Amino acid sequence: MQAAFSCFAERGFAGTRMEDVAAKAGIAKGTVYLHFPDKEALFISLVSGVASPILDQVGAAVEQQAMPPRQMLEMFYRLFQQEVLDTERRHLLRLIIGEGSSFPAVTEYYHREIISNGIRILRILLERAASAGSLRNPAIVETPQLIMAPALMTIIWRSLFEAYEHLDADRLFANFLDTLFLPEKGETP
Amino acid sequence: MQAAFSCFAERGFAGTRMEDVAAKAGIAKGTVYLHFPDKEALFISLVSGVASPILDQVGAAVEQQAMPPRQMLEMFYRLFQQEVLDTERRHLLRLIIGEGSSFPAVTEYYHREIISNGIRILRILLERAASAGSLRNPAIVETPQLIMAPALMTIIWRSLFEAYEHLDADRLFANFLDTLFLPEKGETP
DNA sequence: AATGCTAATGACTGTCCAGTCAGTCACCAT
DNA sequence: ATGGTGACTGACTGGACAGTCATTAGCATT
Repeated sequence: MQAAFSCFAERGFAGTRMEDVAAKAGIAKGTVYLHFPDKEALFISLVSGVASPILDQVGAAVEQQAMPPRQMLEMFYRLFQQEVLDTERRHLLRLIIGEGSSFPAVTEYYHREIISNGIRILRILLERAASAGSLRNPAIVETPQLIMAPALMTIIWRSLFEAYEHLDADRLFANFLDTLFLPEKGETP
Repeated sequence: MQAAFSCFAERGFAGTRMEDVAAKAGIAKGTVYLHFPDKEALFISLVSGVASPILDQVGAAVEQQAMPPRQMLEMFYRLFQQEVLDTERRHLLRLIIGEGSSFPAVTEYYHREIISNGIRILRILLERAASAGSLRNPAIVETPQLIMAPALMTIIWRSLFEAYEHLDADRLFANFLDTLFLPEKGETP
């Protein structure tokens, strides 16, 4: 699995050869087929287990109202950077974005297990923020997808343009949060 | 070209067969090779000519300061919806997002011809808005990529999840703009 | 040591397809 | 008419690779 991960991450679905995966895992090609019926099954079982851990972490924090909404989102973006953007996992996410439409089973799984859950959590979070009066524009609770947008932006930028022009993800997220939330008392005098 | 467009848009780079492109164009496979040295050249020449027209339109409007910044961004998102999101072109953009990293020539071209230009225009626009005092958070001029983020979000959502859950792009963009800009006098009493 | 059993192997097969090129055809100049 | 020109064709080739399966290696039990 670890081997498959790095192969798919590096070369995409079509570009990955089962032989390479096997070689990287230190086993023979035939052995892979003892564990997975075909290449697609390997791919699907791989991409299915990537995003959950992070989501669970944020979800738990939200459920127990551990901190105010803004801090929660700060944590979310920080986790996203540490666990996805700055690791090899970002390739997997890019893979889902790019090849997902060829694998309805994958997108269906993702929507059901991760997206709808994530949207639900974000909506709760934003509603709480709206009630507390800390959002500059409370209407944002209608479209929680907006919270995900900057994260996707950083993934795509890293994959395609980072070589030509650096994007400061910290600053991007910070600026976005400063736009979403009203300033705390005593800030920016 | 039209044929290649729809084939690549539908099935991606690896999934498209030159024979299909030729068939769709009503010519023989060999004929394609009279116009393009190989498959990659066809792909590159295709993706190279997609985004410019829209950018030029917005760019021209910005240069001549035809309207206030907020209206300009409204126009930008409207154009994006009409000309990309709601047309087959969205597949091309998804293609660039997904397969771009395998074609440095494509991403280099895109960055040089389109992204850097787009960022420049957005920065001018945002600076003008900041000077006019109409931005809720002027720091946003540092990261104009944030303006692109919701647009990418809609592309990705449409491609992957629209079948399971509808995303109202109009509302997404409207909410985002309402978050960026201070309300006009007399709005939302 | 012999036997049986399972997990693992990797050579092999069938298929797919990018790219080629000998040949055809339409058209024009003479 | 005739020969020349170049655009176009599609059968063919070579290579790549997913998936198979007869064979082997490893190990436990007697």
